[in-house]
Amino acid sequence: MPVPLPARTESPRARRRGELCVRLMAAAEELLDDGVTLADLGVDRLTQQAGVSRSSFYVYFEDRADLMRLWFSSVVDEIVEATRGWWAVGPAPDRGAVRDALGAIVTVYRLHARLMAATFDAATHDADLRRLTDVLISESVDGLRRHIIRGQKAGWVDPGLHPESCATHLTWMAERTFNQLLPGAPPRAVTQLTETYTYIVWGVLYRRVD
Amino acid sequence: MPVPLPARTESPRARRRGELCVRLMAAAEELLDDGVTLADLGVDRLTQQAGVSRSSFYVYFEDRADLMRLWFSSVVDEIVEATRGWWAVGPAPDRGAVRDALGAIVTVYRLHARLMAATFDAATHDADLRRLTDVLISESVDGLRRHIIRGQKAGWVDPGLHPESCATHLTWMAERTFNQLLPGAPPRAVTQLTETYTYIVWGVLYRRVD
DNA sequence: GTCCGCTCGGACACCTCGTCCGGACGTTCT
DNA sequence: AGAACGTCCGGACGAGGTGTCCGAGCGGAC
Repeated sequence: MPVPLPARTESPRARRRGELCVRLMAAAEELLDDGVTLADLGVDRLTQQAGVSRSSFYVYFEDRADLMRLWFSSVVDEIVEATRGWWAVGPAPDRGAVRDALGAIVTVYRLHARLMAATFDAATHDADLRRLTDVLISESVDGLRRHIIRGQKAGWVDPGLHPESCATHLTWMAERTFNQLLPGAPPRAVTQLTETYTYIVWGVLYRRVD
Repeated sequence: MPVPLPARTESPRARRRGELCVRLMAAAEELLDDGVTLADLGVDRLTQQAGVSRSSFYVYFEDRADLMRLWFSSVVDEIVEATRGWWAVGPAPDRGAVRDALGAIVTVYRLHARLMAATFDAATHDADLRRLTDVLISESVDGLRRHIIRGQKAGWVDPGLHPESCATHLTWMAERTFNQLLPGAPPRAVTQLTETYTYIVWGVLYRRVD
């Protein structure tokens, strides 16, 4: 008697979809590194680069945006997880701790910088993809907002700043600078970005007024 | 004997091109206000909204990006001009003066918010348009960078911050928050944006360390 | 050996883009 | 008045990419 629910860990269909997602996005990254524009990155060229037929692509994905949605979903948790270190910056915030926390976010983001930038670009034209990027942004804003409010109640963040608005500004700044500056950036530039990011966040949120 | 250079103020051809640009971009703004996506804003629908035939469109413009380039070029000077007030914030910077200067930038930007956001989106796919947006960004970064250096030499800006990197971060923050938050924002939200923008810039650049 | 699932290439209709052309209209010059 | 000119329009066209569909081939499982 065979297993009633044969290997319910994952549908072979879904597994194959996942495998192809990895392969195709890796191919996309190669092409983007070679200077191919996202607009010129059609399904044809993409599948060709990955060594998969175009018809097979449409077996597993609705369209190019569907592929990017799947990839993005798997990465967004990674990013969100990396931001948790920031919220842990507790009472009596230390500048070194803040830099380490922000540096960890930058490091994680950098791993996917080129594809993240491409995803945010593609989100302009695909409503579903746009919803996913919005989730990442709003979760970041929300986490930072609560962090700010906690700090204000505890007295180590200026009570005069507007938590929601300030969190929004800092989040958009991070998103934009990451996507604009990180793809293909040399280590030196990454360090500089982290430093300035820290400088601004520190100056806006934690610096003692005295 | 007729005029050798008949009314050399402006070619009638170029004038007509300018008129159509205004009409078409106004039509584009209407459609975007009605919730039409930039991706769905084809030449067909655009010209139909403006009451111009599609064939006439191609007489005066290479493609949709060409239209947007012409419009953007005419508006970028306006924006750059508005930022000059910021650089004028002189020795012994006053918080009220900073808010007024940044508020002026927000006010000007707001006039074109929806179309500016659309232009930055379209710049993703059109290299020439991208170059134009990059000019706006890099001019802003450059102006701010020089402003920072001037302040550092005069002693009213922290010499410890990196002028280029910091200017880049603040500029991208402004671009992103403007394009994301200003389109269709009620006056209350605009005020809040200006306040937070001022709060951050003040805290990062001018606040006395004491 | 036969069935089943997967992959592939190719063909197809569809859409948008950018080009091109002939006809219609109004103005200007003779 | 009539001719010449510029402008606009609708329509037709090919090119290129998208998403769908089908039949052929191939390997593993029964």
